Amino acid sequence: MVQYISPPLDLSFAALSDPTRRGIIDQLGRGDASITRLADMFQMTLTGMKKHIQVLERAGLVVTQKVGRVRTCKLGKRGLKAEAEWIEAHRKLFEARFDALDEIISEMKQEGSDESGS
Amino acid sequence: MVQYISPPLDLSFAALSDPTRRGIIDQLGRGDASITRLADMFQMTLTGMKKHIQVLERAGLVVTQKVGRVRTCKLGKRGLKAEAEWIEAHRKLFEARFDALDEIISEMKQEGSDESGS
DNA sequence: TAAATACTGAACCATATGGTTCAGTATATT
DNA sequence: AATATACTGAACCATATGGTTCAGTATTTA
Repeated sequence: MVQYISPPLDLSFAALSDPTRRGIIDQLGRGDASITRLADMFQMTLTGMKKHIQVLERAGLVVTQKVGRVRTCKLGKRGLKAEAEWIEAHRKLFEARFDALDEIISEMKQEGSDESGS
Repeated sequence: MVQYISPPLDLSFAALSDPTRRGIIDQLGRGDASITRLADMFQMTLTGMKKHIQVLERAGLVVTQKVGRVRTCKLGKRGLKAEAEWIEAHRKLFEARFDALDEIISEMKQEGSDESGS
């Protein structure tokens, strides 16, 4: 049986699957921000934004630090190296598939068969 | 020219957030496979595997074709270009943040403050 | 024609997600 | 001291996810 374990990628890809969270990363790339400021920018309750930040923190994409009553968020040191590596390694597989001869053959066979399923 | 509408990053990052689905992509990189074969490899029911394939299909990462009673799965033409581009563009933001001077300053300030929250 | 194979669909389950409100606590500010 | 600000936590809600079983349908194969 083929098993693939890589919890960090689970968490970071899941974190990146939400447009608000990608927006937060975008924003933090332009400068650190408090949770309140981010909540205002994304028109969301403080509590809602806090949850997004927690997801990003668990994924290691964002780190926070509370000073006084303000929690400041910034991009995490971890970066997106592991994600970039996975994607790049697998892009090659995608490309390799389409250089293969059987690709052309299977394209030819497609006529008359159920291409898209139910 | 054929145009491929790249489904939003939401779908592909969500698809990639599951280790089984990353494994399926890995496997399809080594050759096309039926749903039954994948279900066997990943020790899962046919129905369970079918759902994973549907998620990958909606994200455009896998295409399937049914011939006779067998549905064959292969890597989609779309590839991982959009995802790679997003990641690469944002890696730069992460790196830029850590070149900044305020990074060093904030690291120094961290002593004695609530680093990790609740 | 009968039986095996490969998939499909519906229903169910436990847990997670993305959001909210409401009620706190801790920290400034006046 | 009183008020305002910034966050925290619990509870709730609707929907999605990752899996299952069970009951089909369609297509080989014997």
